[in-house]
Amino acid sequence: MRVSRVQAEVNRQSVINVASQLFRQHGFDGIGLKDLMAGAGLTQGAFYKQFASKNDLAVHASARAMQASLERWSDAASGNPEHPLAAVVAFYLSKGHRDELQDGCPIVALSADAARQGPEVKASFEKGIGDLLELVQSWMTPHDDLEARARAMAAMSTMVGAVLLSRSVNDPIMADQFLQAAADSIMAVSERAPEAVAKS
Amino acid sequence: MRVSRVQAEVNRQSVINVASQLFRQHGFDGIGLKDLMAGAGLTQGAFYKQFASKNDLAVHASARAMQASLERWSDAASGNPEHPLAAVVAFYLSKGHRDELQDGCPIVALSADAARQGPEVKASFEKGIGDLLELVQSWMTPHDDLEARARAMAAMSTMVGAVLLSRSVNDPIMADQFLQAAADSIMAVSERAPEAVAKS
DNA sequence: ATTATCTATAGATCTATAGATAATGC
DNA sequence: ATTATCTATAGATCTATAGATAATGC
Repeated sequence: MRVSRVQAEVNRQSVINVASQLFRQHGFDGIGLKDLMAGAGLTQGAFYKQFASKNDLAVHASARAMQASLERWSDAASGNPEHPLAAVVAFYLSKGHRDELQDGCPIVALSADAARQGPEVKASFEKGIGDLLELVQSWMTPHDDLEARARAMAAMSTMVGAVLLSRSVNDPIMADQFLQAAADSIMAVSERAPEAVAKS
Repeated sequence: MRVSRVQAEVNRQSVINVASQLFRQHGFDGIGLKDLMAGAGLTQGAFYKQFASKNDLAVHASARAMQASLERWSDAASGNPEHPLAAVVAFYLSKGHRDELQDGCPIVALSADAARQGPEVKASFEKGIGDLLELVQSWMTPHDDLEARARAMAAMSTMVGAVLLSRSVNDPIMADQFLQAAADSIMAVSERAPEAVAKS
């Protein structure tokens, strides 16, 4: 029954990965430890040798989801080095991303839940949000300007809000319009203020 | 033990009002029927004479919260008839609104949950979102233009996303910056395109 | 000898229902 | 006679713990 330390660590990472998806799909309160462990092929009894509490798993799963998000933004950006912001906006505000709850942006799926959790979970989100902001800010010139930071924050707010709203309505036309309107708005702002956007 | 039909209706409305607050505070899955009924001074047993299920209450509580939201936006707007958009943006992106979970915007607090619910709850949100959009759109000229609708959608996305992000981090400075950046961005866009904003 | 995982369970809580009660409404 | 609310409970599920087991690691 016992497994090697290496395998135990593999199991732990597997639980965190699965939880990062299942939490996004069902919310922190919408799925129990039994199902989270079953997703990693384990039983509930093994949980507390790996994690101090469900909240502890939420902290790690949130951090993992935010890391994955950062990678997706980086990957999307590298697909269009001429205009990384446009590439990320196109990916983030796509119907595919909106319809992909369990692998989609954890801010949209979980941060309303995170706002109700303790400071540990919020710290995972704050770190991830800060990393994403830094990335977006690097596409605005000058990179370390307060104005660039503010523009990155506003763009991120628009993106997050649009996907959230797009997921909250039944009407597919209205849902798509939120994505389109947000994308148009973000790109219009950056085009209208070319000095603040890196066009390399 | 039995109360009059009038009192029963009062009780029903009281449960809906309390639920609209407690759901926002704890999420749909974060509070049980016992506490929801206790909030209205009733016991759990009375619930199913009033509502078909917890989901049924979520539908009515969501609609009630969205109605209250529309009233707050209207009230804020009427405080500055010269520039209603500025008034609503100032209210919505204030620290007070961000820190007011149980009476704050239900889109921020609950729509991530709503996205996981059935079409009935989403219908409550869609109705409320549509009403808010119509209001914001009325402050953009021409009122029925597709462009005005798109601008209203983008502004709403920015507002919702900013409050959500502001609530998700521990750092109070970063939290406030999201509100400020979003407000500046929305107002800058409307000033930069004066023909699309009612200034009369 | 240690320990990662298992089965089993404690104790609390969840949604929903059943039956009793007492006031309403015909 | 009807019914809104009450107490009580069924049956499921939740988080967390206890003790058994079997493989690891010294």
